[in-house]
Amino acid sequence: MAENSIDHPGTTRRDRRILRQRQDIMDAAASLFAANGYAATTTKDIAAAVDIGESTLYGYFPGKQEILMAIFGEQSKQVDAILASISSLDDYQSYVSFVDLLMETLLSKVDYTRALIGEAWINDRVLNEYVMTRARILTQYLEAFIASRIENGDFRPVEPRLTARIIIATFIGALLPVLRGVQPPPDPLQRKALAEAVVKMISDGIAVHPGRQDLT
Amino acid sequence: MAENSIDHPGTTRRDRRILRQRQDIMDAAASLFAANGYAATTTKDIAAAVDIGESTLYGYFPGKQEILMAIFGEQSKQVDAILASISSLDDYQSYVSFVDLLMETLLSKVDYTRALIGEAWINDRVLNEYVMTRARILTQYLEAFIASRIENGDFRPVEPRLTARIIIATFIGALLPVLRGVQPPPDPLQRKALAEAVVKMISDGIAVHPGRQDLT
Amino acid sequence: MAENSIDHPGTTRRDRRILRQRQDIMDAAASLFAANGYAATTTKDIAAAVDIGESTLYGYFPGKQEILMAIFGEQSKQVDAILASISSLDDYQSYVSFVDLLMETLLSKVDYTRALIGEAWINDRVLNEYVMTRARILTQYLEAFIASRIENGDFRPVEPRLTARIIIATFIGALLPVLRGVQPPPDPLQRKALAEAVVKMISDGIAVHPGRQDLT
Amino acid sequence: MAENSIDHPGTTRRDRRILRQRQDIMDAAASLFAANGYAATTTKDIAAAVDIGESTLYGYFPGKQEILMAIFGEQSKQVDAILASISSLDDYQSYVSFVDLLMETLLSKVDYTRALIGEAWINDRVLNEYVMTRARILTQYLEAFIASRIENGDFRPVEPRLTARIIIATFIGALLPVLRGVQPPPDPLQRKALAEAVVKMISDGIAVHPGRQDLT
DNA sequence: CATGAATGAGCGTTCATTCAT
DNA sequence: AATGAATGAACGCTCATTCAT
Repeated sequence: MAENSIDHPGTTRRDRRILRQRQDIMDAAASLFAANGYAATTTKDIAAAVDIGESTLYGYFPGKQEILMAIFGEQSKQVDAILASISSLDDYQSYVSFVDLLMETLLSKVDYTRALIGEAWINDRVLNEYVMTRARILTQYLEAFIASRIENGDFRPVEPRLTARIIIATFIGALLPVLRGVQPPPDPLQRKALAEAVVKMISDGIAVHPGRQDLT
Repeated sequence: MAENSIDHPGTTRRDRRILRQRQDIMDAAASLFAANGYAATTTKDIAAAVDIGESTLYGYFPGKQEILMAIFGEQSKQVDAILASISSLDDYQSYVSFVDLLMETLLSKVDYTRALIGEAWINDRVLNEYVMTRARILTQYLEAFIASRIENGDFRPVEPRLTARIIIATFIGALLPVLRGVQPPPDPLQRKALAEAVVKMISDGIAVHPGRQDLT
Repeated sequence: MAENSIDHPGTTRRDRRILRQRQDIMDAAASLFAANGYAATTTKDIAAAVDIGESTLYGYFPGKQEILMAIFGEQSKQVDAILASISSLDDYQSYVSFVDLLMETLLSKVDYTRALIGEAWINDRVLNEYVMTRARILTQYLEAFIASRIENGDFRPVEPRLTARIIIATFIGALLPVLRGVQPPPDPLQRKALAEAVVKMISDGIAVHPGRQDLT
Repeated sequence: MAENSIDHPGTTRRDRRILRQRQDIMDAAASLFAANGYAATTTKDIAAAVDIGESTLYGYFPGKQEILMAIFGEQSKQVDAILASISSLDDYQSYVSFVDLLMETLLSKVDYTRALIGEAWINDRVLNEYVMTRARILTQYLEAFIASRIENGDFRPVEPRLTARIIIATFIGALLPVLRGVQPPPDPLQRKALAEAVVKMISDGIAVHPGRQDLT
């Protein structure tokens, strides 16, 4: 009898069951962390959500803290995979795809992302290790990109640093309502529309006659 | 002997002392809630920060929960005062001033705002009662404003709802790093520059030749 | 009204109540530690023995460990007071008194001593810090004493080091059954007899004709 | 194929393997009980020390408690074998040999003895069943012996009961530092010297002129 | 026979709140 | 009004033991 599955070669059925159980715990925990915050979530809550004994948790994770970190780690791994492709972007469509993919990833595990943001809001180590390091990659890429466009004459001579920040702010701010559950997660089409809107706003603005102070 | 002060007619010195103490407690609590989150802040921490006995807190607030709510209530009062002026905006400068003032208010009591956002992230009642009601006012005003500009032919025919959301997202996203302490609070000049940048980005975009797909 | 008692000048009634409560906790804990061992004694047991809530303990001690250490500290203080007088011993009676006093002290708080010995049996730090340091004082004094007596020609030329050890062993071994509760604590008269027996055995042996191998 | 060994006739190889495994478990457990105490030793610790699964322990012993008891039982069997020879002692050499042999036995399995003493210190059943029954044999023999020597005129008319106690106390007290690990286990020569010292001290005392109050 | 996984009971400790002073 | 003391409830976590494989 084959001990290894095709999907996970080199792993036994037992290994896979343990991994699945770990996933279940992480999913349940992420859901609770997202909804109530890490501090307000008890190990009892988590165990009940997975329908296992409270002490059974400790066979899969050394402690509550480590469940949180495992959640962050997994989510970061996925985000990093996307960020790795940032330097190969070149045309309008690739930018839209990039933003779209980033959104999809962050939203595919809403609970993971929401839990991470919630904890990063009050925990410096988490903020730096999991959020800022990734945000910096984006910021620095955007700054360089904007600067080169300005040099090319494609963009007006705006402050690259400030502008980059605002663009990321727009992106983050647009995701928050969905992560928070105020808005339903967009379906793929809506997501693409949102991604295009963000990219377009960066390149076009919304004014018909740019340069004119048309808010008068 | 004058029992009433000029500032707070109808209040005795005793009333004012109590109010001052309440303020001290709220300030200390807000600082701790902001830094560590509501759940992770203990009444002992708060009492120690105000340098009073732990049980003394209960002479000023019925419980820990109510301190939090008092903080949110006070902060909301100030925001509401600003939102009230929204319908009288008319020219570019007034928009910049409005955004600038809103920023100033939200940042003048960073701890209050940060505590509010942190709690709203996990508490539906707080989100709806203190955040969404105010956000809706802004959104609805913006939607109407954009729609009328489009009708006027000042703006390209964008989706007013989506665009309003993105604008607010930009505003919120720009504040977050400051509230979170990742960036230092801007001095008045920087703040005004930021307000202008936000307003400008909305009206202008950053592309020199809008309509051209200049990210190629 | 006098705030200070005559017994404890400089302490208020409140201070004294706290100290008394601490004593009660230590006494109850020592009794349980002595009877069941430190590890097998629960904070719940201790609280029940003092008839207070389990969490109340933590108003008097930072933790279970610290109760144990307070017990050891107090007992050591008393023993040290006696050991301080060791260098002023000179005649037979003073030796008997010394041994008698040491016994009295170790037995006056049987539980403290029994708890200490029980813990020292498995905890190196406790053994060294609370037992060995004091045992060494006795050993070294005895060694010097025996050596000088040998030089004087009062004692046969025995090994001072080995002999000192055996004497202390005798003393400790004689106390153990009482500490363990196998024998009832001696009344003062019995205690003095025991003290004399120990001292006598050291100086006389029990054989009528020393030097003769009379166990044949 | 021979199913039975010469050493253990009537036992199969399987039986012997089981017995060997039981021994391994007892040895490892005794070592941990001795070092940390019974209560502070976990079944996990024991299993790890024998390098078997935690639940495998339960194939050899019904529970943690029973491992302890098996340890005590085995050690007692060996001590009993020695005590059986007590009535045949007659001359000085035989006494020294007896004390020497008893020491050797108690020290050959230091962990067993240390674990037993540690548990007897807090457990009445263990104290009575495993320690007192054996101590009583020694005490009673000694009492009778001393009484007869006094009658013979070989010993001064001391209290036989008290004297017997002190002698045993000396013996126990001398072993404790070794069992506790404060002193290294003596090699055979040292052990014999110690045995002689104990026997000599009993018969001789250390004073040159017994009867004289030579501590003045 | 050996074991990984599971768990109820219970551990030491914390905390928001109450209460007597 | 202010507070130290007290506490029930709950927390994160450990452990001896059971059980399916």
